[in-house]
Amino acid sequence: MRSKTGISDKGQDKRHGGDTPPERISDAEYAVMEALWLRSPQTAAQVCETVCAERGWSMPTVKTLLSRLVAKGALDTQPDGRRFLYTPTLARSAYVGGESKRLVERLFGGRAAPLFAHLAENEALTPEDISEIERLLKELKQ
Amino acid sequence: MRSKTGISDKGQDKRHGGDTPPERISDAEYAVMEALWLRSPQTAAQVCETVCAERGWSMPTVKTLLSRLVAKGALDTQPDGRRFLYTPTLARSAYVGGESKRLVERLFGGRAAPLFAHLAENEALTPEDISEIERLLKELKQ
DNA sequence: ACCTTACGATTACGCTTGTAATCTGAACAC
DNA sequence: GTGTTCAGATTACAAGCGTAATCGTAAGGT
Repeated sequence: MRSKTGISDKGQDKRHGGDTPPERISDAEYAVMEALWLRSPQTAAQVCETVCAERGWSMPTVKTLLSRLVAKGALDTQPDGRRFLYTPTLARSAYVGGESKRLVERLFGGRAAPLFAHLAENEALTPEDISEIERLLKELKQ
Repeated sequence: MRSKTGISDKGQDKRHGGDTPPERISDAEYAVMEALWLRSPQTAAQVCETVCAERGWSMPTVKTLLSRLVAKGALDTQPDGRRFLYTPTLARSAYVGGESKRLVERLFGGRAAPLFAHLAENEALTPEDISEIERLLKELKQ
């Protein structure tokens, strides 16, 4: 019947138009997104080439994840012959931004400074990080 | 029989002695930890006073979460009459550090600078954050 | 016209999470 | 002593996740 994921199925759009909580993306799903953020569109097989090796997954697993991501509205599909090409709908920067914000809010009361302090205390900052951040700060200030 | 959580039960210790992945703490569980990080030890009822209101939970829910946290080794109990006093085993800073590191690794290739850049781009930095971070940087450099 | 193959769809299944109701046994009030 | 009460323990159950096998079917080969 080939629907649900690809063509047709223009039923209730499940668009998360702003208030619906943006449908969290799980760890496994994130791996798939990464592959597609690096290059897109890709077929399921291509995605598998990238992730199956590094995570020890099999094709069906990738397929499932792709479907779930489509269902969540994080991926879009376009038919290409008899298969699908998958493209991210959710931009990497949006995702990353959301996750960062979540963390900062949950753990640091929404303030970035304590996060920074924490990273500093834990030697999690390389000298490059430090000078890079300095540079950014300078940029911000003028 | 009163075990599993409290006294006795010195069976296979389930200590995550370094290699076992530190047993993630879920969102709901985190709320309970927060209450105990603010003040400890506390009884289940006391914890509920704090969290039941703000999350709309009932006592049984809190009990479950407490048990799970004990099972995960994030909380410790000491008997007090016929009830238990709960105390965090996992320090807040350790948890926060772990989570921050996880995020930075997953999303920013382990480098803190891109995270910072991201926060900057998204106006997620208040002026106070900025000057605070400047101060910290100065401290780090000398 | 068939047969194989390579897709996506459907179904599966055990584990964790969120949320809670029920059970059991000890403590305290008489 | 006996009944009520209030702990923690046990059980429940639906949703989400990780991981996958299987099904139905359209494309392509021959």
